[in-house]
Parts: sequence; structure tokens; C-alpha cells
Amino acid sequence: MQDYLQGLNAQQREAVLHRDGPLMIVAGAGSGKTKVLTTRIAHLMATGVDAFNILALTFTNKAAKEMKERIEKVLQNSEARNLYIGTFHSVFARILRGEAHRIGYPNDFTIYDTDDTKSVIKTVVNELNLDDKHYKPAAVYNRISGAKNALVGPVEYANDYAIQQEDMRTNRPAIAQIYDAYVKRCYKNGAMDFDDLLLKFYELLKNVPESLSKYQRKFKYILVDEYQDTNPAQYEVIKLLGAMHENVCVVGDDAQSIYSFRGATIENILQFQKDYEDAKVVKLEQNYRSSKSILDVANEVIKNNKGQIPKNLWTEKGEGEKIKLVRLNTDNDEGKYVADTIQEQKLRNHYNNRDFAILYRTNAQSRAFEESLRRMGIPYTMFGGLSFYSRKEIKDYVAYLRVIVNPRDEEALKRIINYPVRGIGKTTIDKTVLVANQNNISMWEVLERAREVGFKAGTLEAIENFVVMIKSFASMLQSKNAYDVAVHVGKQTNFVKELFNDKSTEGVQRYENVQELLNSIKEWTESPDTEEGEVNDKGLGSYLQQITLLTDADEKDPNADTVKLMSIHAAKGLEFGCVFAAGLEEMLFPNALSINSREELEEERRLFYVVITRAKERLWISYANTRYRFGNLVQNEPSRFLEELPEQYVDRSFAGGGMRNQGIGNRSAYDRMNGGGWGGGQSANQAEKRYGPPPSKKASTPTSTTPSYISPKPQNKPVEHVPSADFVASDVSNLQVGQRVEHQKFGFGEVVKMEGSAHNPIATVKFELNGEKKIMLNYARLRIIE
DNA sequence: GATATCGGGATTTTT
DNA sequence: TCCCGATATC
Ligand SMILES: Nc1ncnc2c1ncn2[C@@H]1O[C@H](COP(=O)(O)OP(=O)(O)OP(=O)(O)O)[C@@H](O)[C@H]1O
Repeated sequence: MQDYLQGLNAQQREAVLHRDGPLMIVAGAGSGKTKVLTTRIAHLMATGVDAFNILALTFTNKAAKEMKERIEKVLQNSEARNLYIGTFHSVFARILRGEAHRIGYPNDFTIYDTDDTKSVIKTVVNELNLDDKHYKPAAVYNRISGAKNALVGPVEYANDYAIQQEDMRTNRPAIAQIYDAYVKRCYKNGAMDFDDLLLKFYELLKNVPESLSKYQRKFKYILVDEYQDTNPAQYEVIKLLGAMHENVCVVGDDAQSIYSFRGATIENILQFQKDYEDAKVVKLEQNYRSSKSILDVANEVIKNNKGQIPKNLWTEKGEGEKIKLVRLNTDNDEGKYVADTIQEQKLRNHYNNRDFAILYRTNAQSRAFEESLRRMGIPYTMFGGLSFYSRKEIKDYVAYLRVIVNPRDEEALKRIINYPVRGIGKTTIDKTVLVANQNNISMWEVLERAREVGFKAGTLEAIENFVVMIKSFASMLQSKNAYDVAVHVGKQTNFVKELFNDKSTEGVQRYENVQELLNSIKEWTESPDTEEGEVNDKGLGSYLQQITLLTDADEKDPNADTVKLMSIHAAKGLEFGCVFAAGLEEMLFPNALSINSREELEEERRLFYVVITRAKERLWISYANTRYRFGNLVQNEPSRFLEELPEQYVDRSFAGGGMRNQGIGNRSAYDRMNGGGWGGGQSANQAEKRYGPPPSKKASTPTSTTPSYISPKPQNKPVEHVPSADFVASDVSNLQVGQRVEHQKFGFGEVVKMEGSAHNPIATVKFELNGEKKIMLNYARLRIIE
């Protein structure tokens, strides 16, 4: 038997050895899912499957890299570099780079990041004479993104009653129009946003049979990690790709589904078994990561969610340390407490910096921890900040390169057309855009034909110089490599010199960053050849596509001996000896924006489950009475999740005097009062004054009332049907023909037909007042009456 | 057309 | 508190 099989238990081995046919592994945290996936790939390769025929999809680039390295280690060769392994986005982008021309995009298409995307939306909103204060680009994009991830196009979006009603409710009826214009604009710009990478790849497979069969044949084995966080678009792509061989292996944990805001749905787990009726399902139940205390606490917490797939996670490990629940006075105290404790643990229990992680709900919480760690001289790495490539000076530089590769990239063009200043100001740009829109040509083309437009002489000259310059860069790219061109661009445009002349500290830093960018391009240019069949792999175009998909996490060394700071989302899949789960406060965690439905609240709870299960040996859970928010001191009550911690594994006394210690049902809302007596000596000098009554009374059942701090939503205009007073949307995932339902606007009716895909089910309902209507269940709110 | 200053909005999570 | 973008002013 191969060595790598030795370290596996029976179920794990079964999953690894299962060769052909669909396979699903559903298992709790720390049960070795990722390990199984990795070993399975190694095993396939070791037993004759060519790496070129394996597609592995991970959640982050980091995870992909790690998996690749582990496989190399197991197999003792470098075959793993021939695997197609990466995030959905990066793998699909890579394929589209060879195929995009078949669906009307240039292969050198630009990938728009969130900033570009929001900027395009803003442009489009203004062009439609709408107010971008009301149609906030971020909000509009959320809506569009949601639609794309559910495979709902602009036409369907505009024609769907429920979607429209929702947009009416939020008083943004024009989103459909914006969506349509946005899609057209991206297409015109030769650009895809993040969601398009999934959507366009799906369309390619759906509409171009040659491409479909090419990749179906290529990918004999498909493996997907973190399956619970895939969205419908991803689901459909996997289904198409896997249809020929059906060697699809998915691995996930419904209890760790935390990306619904990105369109992820655990429906995909259920649907998998429906689509592949002969799918083998393997459960892994032994947890190898956490102490018994930690595991039991996690199991206990997640029990508060309804409808989890039942799992029986157990461990051979001993109880270990109790969980420490710590209350602090302020966010700064929390930071200080954590830093102090890390220091103490390092001394007392000989931990290294890398054994600690500080995890929080929102990135904004990082500050207090950074400050206190810095003061104590403890090295740390913070994830979730700006990516290197999203720094301004880098984006500016990159914008030049983008325009060279794809002159239709309007966002990049606008960014650099007058930077460094060359006398092409706002007036000129506005005019250019206007002419472009009137003639339905690109901005670039207008610049090329500036003579025909009638600019002032000086302006015209500036434009023509600019055009000539960009063209010379583009033609240089024909004969020179990406690095040489990039250096040349920096010189010719005066861009680098201008930065060099700025001797302020930030200026020097910016200059260094630009040098760093050039280094990275050089590395790219000189990187060893990858595979067959790739288009211009080391060119500027693929470099640009690739860096857009990098996050700051990909730039930092996860193995460095530093304390790690990151959001809980970013910590998915990772493990640490000691974990600090910070900011367990109402409004923050669960977040104020996620307590308006059971679904949202349960996702917050899953997030809590995720953070608990990151810990191997020790876990601290902390919360503060007050913290700064936008410079104002706010008070928060302890998180409702704290009430769910089983008392026997929790050490509250650690938090110092004044704490109650009363069993599980103890309502932590009452936990506040008297400010005195915090433990750990952090409380030297706080202002103990403001302990007024709590800001809102806490409802013990989260669904029943709308908390007073949520402002009431504007009500709909009068409708034909007045909804029942007790109208609540039902779970319609199992809606059947014949059931009686109530719709808020259409009134009562009976389901007469079910159709549509699994991800986009459509019910035809015959309403007493309004006749037959097609209702998209993903969006509509229906109450099932019987 | 370029630059300085002021004010408002931001924080949920990410590819 | 900080950052960006709109506006006023040169
Ligand atoms: N059979 C085994 N024997 C010993 N250790 C194991 C075994 N299987 C897994 N482990 C260890 O358990 C830990 C968790 O494994 P892994 O990260 O693969 O779990 P996971 O199920 O993917 O977790 P999560 O759901 O949190 O992502 C790792 O440190 C891994 O090395």
C-alpha cells in the first residue's frame, strides 16, 4: 500500500480510493476533508491519471498553492504543476483566455475588479440621468452580482415580477435598466467582471459545443473543495464539465457555509445527490484538529441552527483547556488583553507567534490589535487589507499596461489619460465620452480620430501625442517581452520619474512599490514554461488578468512566524493552536445587518462555528462593553451567541469579578451593569461614566420583532391584495403542485405547475384574483397555506 | 485646466 | 477617524 494512505482512517481511505463515478464528502470541521481531497489527487496521479486531466477547484489561491505543494511532497515529483488547480475564477479566466473570442470577447479581455466595476456602474447610472447618490454603485452591483450568480440575465431580471417588486420596495426601479446598460458597456470595453468569469465560461460551455467537448474530454477528474460555498453558476459549470466522465468529487460542510452574500447556496449539496443518483456519499466523523472542549462547544453552538445535515463529530483528544470567555471594557482593552495574553502564553507554554490567530467579524476591528501588538513588539501579519495591486500608484501604472493590451478598456483609459498631467482635462474627457456614446464607438476610437471631432488646437495636439505614444507601446509589445515594455512605459510617460522626485516618505514608498511591480513583471516573464495549449502565457495580457485575481492573502506568507490577524471569512479552512475570537457583541457579531431573518442569523452562527473550530488547543472569546465606531464611542451588549456556550467547558471567572456565572440559560444581556472589577488589570483609567440603560431591549427570539434600531423600510404603494397580517414568507424549496399559497400582491392561489432549473425554480400559480402567474421562487415571497 | 479645501459617508463578509 | 470626491478658486 502506498505510504500516503497510511495516515488515513477507514472512511478517508474509502474516499481516496473511490475511483470513478460521482463522490460527495460531507463532513464537519477538522475531519480531514481537505486532506482527503489532496490525497485523492495524489493517488489518482500515482495510479496512472495524467495531471493534465485533473481539475481541482479551491476557494482561495492560497489553498490551491498549498494543495499543489502537498501533492508534490507526497509524490516526490513536480508533476503537480501540470494540474489545473486554482479558484473557480482563476481557472476559468485561464481557460477563457484561449476561448473568449468564440463568445465575442478579445482573448486579451480585461478583468474588472470591484473598483472598476463600481466605476462603470457609476458612469452608466449618470448616463441614464439617474442619481448616483440614490443608485449607489456598491448597492447596485450587489444586486447585479446576485443576479449573475443565479444565472439571471438582464432580460429575465427586467421581466421577473418578484425581482422588480423588490427593486420597487427599495425604491430603485431602474436597476434592471442599469444592469442592461452595464452589461453592454462591459462588453463594449472588452471586459469581464468577477462574476462574468463564471457566467461567460458557463455561456461558452453552453453555446459552443466544441469548447464544451474539449474541456469535458480534458477534465476526466474534477474535484471541488469548500463545496458548501459554491453558487448556482459554479454548480452549473461543474455539471456541464463533468457530464462526460461524471468523475466529480465534491467536499464540503453545510455548517461552514458562510458566503451566501456572494450567491453561495448549500442547495448545491442537496442538488448534487439529485443530479447524480448513484453518487457515493462518504461521511467523515472523527475530528483531528481540536480538543474535546473546543469541539463540544462548537457542536453545541451549531445545534441552535435548524436543518443542518446531522453529523456526529467526535475526537480522541482529551478535554484540554476550557474556553476562556473574557469581557473587557473597551476595544482598546480587548487589544491589550489579547496582546498580553499572547505574550504570557508564549512564555508559559512555549508557543510561537505563528500559533496564534486573532479572528474577527469585520476587518475594521483589526486596529486595536495591531496597535497593541506593535506596542508589545509582537510580529504580526494582517490579512484583508489592500492588495499590493490595489495601491493607487500600482493601479495607475497597471492602467497603462491595460490600455496597451486592450485599448477599449475605458476604465483604465480614463485613469491614465491625464496622468501624469498632459493637458487632457475633464472637459475634454467628457466630450470624448459624449462623442463615443453618440456614435457607439469606443473612447479610444474617438481619440484616434480626434481630428474629426474638432478639439482646440492645443488639446488636439495633446491627444494625438498620447495616442501615438500608446500605439508605440503596443507595437513594441509585438517584439519585446512584458517586462521591457513595462519599463519603457514608465520612462516614456515620465511616470516613474515623477514618483522618484517625490521625496516625502509616502512618495519614496510609492516609488519602491513601483519598482516592486516591475520586479513582479520580470519574474512573470522569466517564469518557467507551464503547459501546452496556453495562449501567450508569459505575456502582458495574462499577467494583467492574473494579478486582478490576487488578494492580499496571496501575497503574504502564511507560514511566517507571526501572529495572524484576519476576518473569520478569511480564516476558513485554516487552523491554529490558539485562537482569539474577538468582538462577540450584538450589532457586531451577529452583525446588525444580518439579524433580519433566520437565514441571516443562522449564517452568523455558522460563522461563529467556523471561528471556534479553527482552534486546536486553546480558544479565547472576548467582547467589549464599548468600542469606537467612526470616532464615536458606542455601547454594545454581549453577543446572543455567548448564551449558547455550554457552561461546563467555559471559564468565565477568568473575566474577573462582577461576572455572573449562572448556567446556560443565563441571559447575557443582563451581564452588563456595574463597570467595576474587570479582570486582568486592564481597567486602569477608563471613563466608567456611561453605563446608562442598554440601548435596546433584547428579544430572546430573534425572529419575532424588528429591533428598534432598524429604521422602518418604506412601505409599498397600495396593492390589489392586502396581505394577511401574519404574512411570512415560507420556505418554498419543496413547493409542490396543488399547494395553496398567498402572494403579497397577487393574493391567494394554487400552484398548478413547477418548472425551471433546480437553481431557478419557477412555479406557475393560479391566483383567485389575478389569474395564472409565473413566480420565480428564488425571489418571490410566498406563504404556503396548506 | 490645475490645485486646494471642505464635507460627507463609511464597515459585513470576498473572488 | 480617515479617505475620497465634489466644489471653489487660481
Ligand atoms: N487520519 C488523520 N490522522 C491524523 N491527522 C489527520 C487525519 N486526517 C486529518 N488530519 C489532520 O486534521 C487537521 C484538519 O484536516 P483538514 O484541514 O483536512 O480538515 P477539514 O475537514 O478540511 O477542515 P475544515 O472543514 O475546517 O476546512 C489537519 O491538521 C490534518 O492534518
